[in-house]
Amino acid sequence: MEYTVNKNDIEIICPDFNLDETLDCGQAFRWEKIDSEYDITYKGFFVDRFLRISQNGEKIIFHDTTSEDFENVWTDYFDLNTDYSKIKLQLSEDETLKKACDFAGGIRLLKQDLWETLVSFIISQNNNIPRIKGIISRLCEHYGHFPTAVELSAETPESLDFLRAGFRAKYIVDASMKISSGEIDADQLKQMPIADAKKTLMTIKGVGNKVSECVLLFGMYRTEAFPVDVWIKRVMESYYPNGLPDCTKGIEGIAQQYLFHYIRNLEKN
DNA sequence: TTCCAGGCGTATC
DNA sequence: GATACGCATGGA
Repeated sequence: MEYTVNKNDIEIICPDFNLDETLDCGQAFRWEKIDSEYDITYKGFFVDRFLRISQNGEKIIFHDTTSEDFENVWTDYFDLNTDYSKIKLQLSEDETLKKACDFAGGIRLLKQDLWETLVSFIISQNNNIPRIKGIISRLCEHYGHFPTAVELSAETPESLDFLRAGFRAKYIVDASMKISSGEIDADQLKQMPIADAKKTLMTIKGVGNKVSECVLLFGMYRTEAFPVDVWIKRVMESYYPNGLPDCTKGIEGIAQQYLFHYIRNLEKN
């Protein structure tokens, strides 16, 4: 990805990137929209690395960032070396997916941290997005950063009462125990065939079919993973009773992102 | 007040 | 293996 340095900022031109659609579409829960002189600005983190990022039209501005951080961290996190025009062209062979891509063509799949994704999507179950954000916000505020598995393994469901996460607190504790003890190794997980990785993830209490697919997709960049939540279930029943079209092969998860955003807005209006 | 939210564990058949 | 139900919390 070509970029230009402008004082302390890094700038790119990227037509397939919209900050609202990417950072506020329910794949990540720790980005916050803030006021600015730009069209759109967010602040947030990848692990413990802070970023303020803005958009003016097709220009994306990474504030107070070095070339080194841009190349080593943010290029990967925002998946900037993947051609989303090409992906959308492929998906647009299907009529419904074409509508979804046209509706929100600025969605990108974020390459997020595995541990944070695991905890975030455990919290997401039977929950709504504003409340998920609230719980994760309280979690990070309490520790001053997103807590590690070791830090959380010292907690109990009761000591996590301040989160108001309800029945999910015991699941968070179980996940932190299994990861911090090494019973489940994040690096090994990434090397496994997808079915084995999924099976391993599902040994964690509170991690079932849907949450494990989310961890595979958002935390391990397994683009063939296909999380089915209540919204995607409606999509499948309405548009794909016989299964996904062939054009989604290998990138089912990216198709899922466009469809998720599309159906939610369709039913809102 | 009742229903629902990026589901899962458990009981029961 | 499939189906039914409870679960914490808070916004609509």
